[in-house]
Amino acid sequence: MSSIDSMRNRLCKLATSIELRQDIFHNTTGGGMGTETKRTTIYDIAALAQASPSAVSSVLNGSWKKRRLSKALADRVLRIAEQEGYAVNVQASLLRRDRSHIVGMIVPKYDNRYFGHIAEQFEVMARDQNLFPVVTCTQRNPELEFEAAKELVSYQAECIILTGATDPDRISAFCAASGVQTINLDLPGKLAPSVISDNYTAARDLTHLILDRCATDLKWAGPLRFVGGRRDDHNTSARIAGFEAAHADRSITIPEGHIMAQGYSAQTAQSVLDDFLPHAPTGIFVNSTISLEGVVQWYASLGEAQKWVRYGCFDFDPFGSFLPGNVGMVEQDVVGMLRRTFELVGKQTDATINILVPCRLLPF
Amino acid sequence: MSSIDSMRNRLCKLATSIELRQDIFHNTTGGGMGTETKRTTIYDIAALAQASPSAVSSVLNGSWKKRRLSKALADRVLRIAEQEGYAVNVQASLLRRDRSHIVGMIVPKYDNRYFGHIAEQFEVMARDQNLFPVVTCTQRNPELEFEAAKELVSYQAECIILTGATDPDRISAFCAASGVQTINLDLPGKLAPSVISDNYTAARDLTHLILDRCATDLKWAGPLRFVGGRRDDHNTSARIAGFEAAHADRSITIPEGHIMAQGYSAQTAQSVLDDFLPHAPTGIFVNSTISLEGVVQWYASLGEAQKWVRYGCFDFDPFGSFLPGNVGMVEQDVVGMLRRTFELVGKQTDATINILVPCRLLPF
DNA sequence: CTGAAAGCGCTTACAG
DNA sequence: CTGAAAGCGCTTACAG
Repeated sequence: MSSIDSMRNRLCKLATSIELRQDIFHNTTGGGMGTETKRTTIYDIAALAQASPSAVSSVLNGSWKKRRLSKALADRVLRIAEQEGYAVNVQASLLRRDRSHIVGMIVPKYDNRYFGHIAEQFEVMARDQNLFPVVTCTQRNPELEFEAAKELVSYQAECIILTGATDPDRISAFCAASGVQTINLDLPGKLAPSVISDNYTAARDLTHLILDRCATDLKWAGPLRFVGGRRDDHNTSARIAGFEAAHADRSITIPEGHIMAQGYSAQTAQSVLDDFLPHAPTGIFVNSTISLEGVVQWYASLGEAQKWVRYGCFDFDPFGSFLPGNVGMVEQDVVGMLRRTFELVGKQTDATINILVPCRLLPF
Repeated sequence: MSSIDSMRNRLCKLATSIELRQDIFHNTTGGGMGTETKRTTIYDIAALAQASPSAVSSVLNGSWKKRRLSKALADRVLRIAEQEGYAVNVQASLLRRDRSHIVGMIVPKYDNRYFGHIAEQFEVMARDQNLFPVVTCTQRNPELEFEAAKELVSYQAECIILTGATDPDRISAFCAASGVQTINLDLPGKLAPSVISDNYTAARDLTHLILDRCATDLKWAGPLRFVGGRRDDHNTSARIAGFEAAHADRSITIPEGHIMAQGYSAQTAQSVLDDFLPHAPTGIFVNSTISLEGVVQWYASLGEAQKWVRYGCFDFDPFGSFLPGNVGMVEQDVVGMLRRTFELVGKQTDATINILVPCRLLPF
């Protein structure tokens, strides 16, 4: 202990009343936000409990039994800590400990059923394993993603889950250099293991479902149109492959212009369809709920022609089953994906690991 | 600098090649997750750049101009830091600095349009102000809320936004003792300023909208039913007051059983209506999108009787306008609420401050 | 203008 | 069984 620390202790011992002690140490400081009271430290509690800072630290971090401190001491310290509203200083504690137990996650959006669910379940499951989750939302912005990952490394995160990251490999490379594990979720990467939905199979199943409904309801055999997403996006291209495979299963040829993967916004989906007023049966594979908003907007504008249209959507929304014309949706298995992800956390992993998690097809 | 530190420095100076230096300091340690490389520190960079740790620190934290270090030195240090993949140790840095710039938020859910949007905008707006946002999702669980707030205090958060907290006052009291500011968002509290939606006015407006539509579409003048939420919940009770006021505006008496605020789940909303098959005009004020799911489920089961029903919902969902029978929704002004909230962050605030933010009524 | 030194609040190996 | 002491990786007042 430094000489100032011991002086502090001696002063505390002299200060018999809490009031006096507060006069000495709880002086308000000017910096920071508002009027800031100096936070209670283990030294304050040690003085109050007539114990050493070491003993207080042991009691507060739970190692007191191992160190065979007396129950009486422990109770006393705990009571005083409670009274004083003590909260450990994580910065000081982690600086000294060898593990942070922090698991980070970057996620593109919260304001989205799928990613919102992922972030929420991630926190629940991390806490269940005594890990401390820190999630941050990076708006699909590659620079922000990288900065956020760097910040998580700075916070001594032990593992970072990269959810739907636009440039996961750059982040994985940086993290690896600091000995921080990364795992790709939802979109794969080359430098870390990946856990993703089985987009191909689910898209193939959904395509068959829409084709079946078109056959039943409209007495029509396809081919369907594909709306939403981007061809160069991994998930969209896997879904297009499934879409094509289902057509191939039925020996249906897909004409050139039927794959309309021109972007993710509702606006784009709607404008792609804008001039299209069907006079004959039409089936649409809608890629993502955000594109669905555009398709439904368009559908609502059709009036009588609605009878010619059936569609299904890859991704789930609880109101989906109430949308007229919607024959089914694909729900991704968020909990399943996270379970597989957590199996990898803290393990020696291989960048070639690529786990495909099946989705659920929900016919309406 | 300690004697070991200076020995380190001397060793570094002897270690002319990067490889040799790595042999000395980049030894893999067993602890933590996977194979962990010792992270690069300012001492490593100092040795590599032939500079003092103080100088490296200044360069890395941007204070080098103020300290008038040479541009050449700064460039050299920055280049080496980049090469080595240096990331500052926040724990060490914050332990020494007087401000953390951390702003925390607890939020009940991410998996919800409203709260998801709040969390997302909070992060964006915090970063815009050079604050570091840390959001955590507490599942409407009072114990978890308190633990999460305590953790944020431990992380030296300067301010914590309590969003929809079930027991905000307990948290505010604890935080105040540590000099940490709290602000209530969405639900008010007694011990900290509150920023909440003007539930009363918006509910009154929505009630008038539904009554108007019932008059036009069904030639019927009310009274409406109120479904969802809990009477003892602040927001629900304000909405019920608005609901009642609108009826009073039109001199309509609301019968006893018409206010069915028996809980938030979709299940509850549906079961409350389950045995009700309308044979005459009916209008429903739906409290929250989660209750809306139940109401729409019920509505879908009505068949022919759908023609007797109109409803509107407090809260917004992008698919809401496509739901048959739905005449309009209330959208809460998330950005407006957060803007008012951030105006309070870091300011000396008064617990009696109670800011009401108007909502937008969206008629369909 | 620049670097050595002190110290932030903890934790734990170590000595007694 | 228990406490003094060292040290985690930074930052900055201070001395030169």
